[in-house]
Amino acid sequence: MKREFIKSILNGPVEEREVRVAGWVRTRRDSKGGFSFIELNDGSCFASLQIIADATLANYESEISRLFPGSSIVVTGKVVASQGGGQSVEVQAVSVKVLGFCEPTDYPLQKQRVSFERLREVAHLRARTNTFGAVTRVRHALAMATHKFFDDLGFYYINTPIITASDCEGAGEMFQVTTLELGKKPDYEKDFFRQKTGLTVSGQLAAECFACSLGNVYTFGPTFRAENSNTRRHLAEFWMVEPEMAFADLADDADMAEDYLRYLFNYVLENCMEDLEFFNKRIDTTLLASLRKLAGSEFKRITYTEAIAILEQATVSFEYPVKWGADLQSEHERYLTEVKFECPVTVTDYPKGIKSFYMRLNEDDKTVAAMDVLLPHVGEIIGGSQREERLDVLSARIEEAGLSCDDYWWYRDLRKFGSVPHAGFGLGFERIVQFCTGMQNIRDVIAFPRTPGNAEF
RNA sequence: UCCGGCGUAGCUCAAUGGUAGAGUAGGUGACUGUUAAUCACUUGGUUGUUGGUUCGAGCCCAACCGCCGGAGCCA
Repeated sequence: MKREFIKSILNGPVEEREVRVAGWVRTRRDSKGGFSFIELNDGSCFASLQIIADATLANYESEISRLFPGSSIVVTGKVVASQGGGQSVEVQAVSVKVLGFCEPTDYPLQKQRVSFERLREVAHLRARTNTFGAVTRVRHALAMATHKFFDDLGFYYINTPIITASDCEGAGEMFQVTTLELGKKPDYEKDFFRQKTGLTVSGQLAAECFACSLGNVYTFGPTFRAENSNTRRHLAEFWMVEPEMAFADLADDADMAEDYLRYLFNYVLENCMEDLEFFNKRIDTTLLASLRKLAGSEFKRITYTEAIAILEQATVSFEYPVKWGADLQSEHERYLTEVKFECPVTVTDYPKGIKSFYMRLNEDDKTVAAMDVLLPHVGEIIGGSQREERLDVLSARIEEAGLSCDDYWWYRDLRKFGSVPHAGFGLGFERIVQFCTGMQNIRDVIAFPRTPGNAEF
């Protein structure tokens, strides 16, 4: 008999039929009435399936009575209507085959709550918990939604290099990739790639090459930052979604960013309700309400200059001074999204001095066509811009930034040969998973988090 | 990296400078279509590490290690 997912049994009709299921025991409750209740979870959905294991089963005393949380079993039996109140169907076992026992004295997971901090120390097992199962399913849904959204709009999914010699300036410190011996003065001529290389901090420059040929493209891959950031919003290895559109300006970019975010919120509401209800109950009681609100609402869009004016008029006092030319601080972003507008805010046209060289210089010669999408409680979820398509302006900006035009020869070639206006953005995937689950710490929305001092597992 | 907090039983947490406690998990027994099952009894400790103050340190001091929160950097 073919194994069936618990999800299909729980969602299927209540009718007597033979099934075969396999999974891991969540709990076992014995009844001296002559049977045991086994909660079985196979990851196919949030809920577990109740198995009724009768004491008349041949291995009841020898094996079933030794089934503790974490044990793996295969059950064949009959789907029947449940006599109990907690579930509509259950499986009356005909046989329970034990694949692997799990000793409770050694097993780090408990039936009771285990802290997320503790679970990070046993990250190889934490996927077996309710929370991480739910996070994993929502994360998967968001990834699928991303591909579906861009595919529907005619974007091509491209894969840009992980190892690269180009430092996407302003993005952060790079991890070095080398085969040279440690401790010696490096001679990069003798290194594997005959030049200094590192792990990518952004696929943007490569994506631009393809956008300037195929029109609309996006990357969705791992990104690495060797910053010593210790916050609940940063990882050294994270996943980034980076769309890039030809023949598009900043307004097109901001429109697409908002459409994409709304699409994601609607997608998880339509596909992950069981998991979202768990998060709403146990992690963040405002989650469902805010997802529903955002899924249908317009975002507020203001320029940086307008944002500064609003902040200057604010009655609250800020730790950092509000001054045109200085970057917005976390407290300023929070004021805009959580106090002033109480919704996502897209801020555009930042001063050129605080943004990267590749962002298109505006007519005022003081600002660039940049945008950040700010979410309440999460902060910056998206950073993007219209790219500078004028070769002379780009070259001047590279020099201004203290960089070498030679190093960016191929990037500048895009402007030399058939240059077109184009724009794009980067979205931190874990941050959107955080937002859609209500999880406080970004380390708990990725399988095996990499942070300063931590790369176990 | 900076600021602040925390580190005690397998886990979650208590404990005026004066005998180390509870819940939960585990064990034994009772009871039961249970569902965080319930009830009784019970096992379980180098109080993060090192040094210091004190008659006496889980508690006070110092350094270090680890974790958490905030800030910075960013997505």
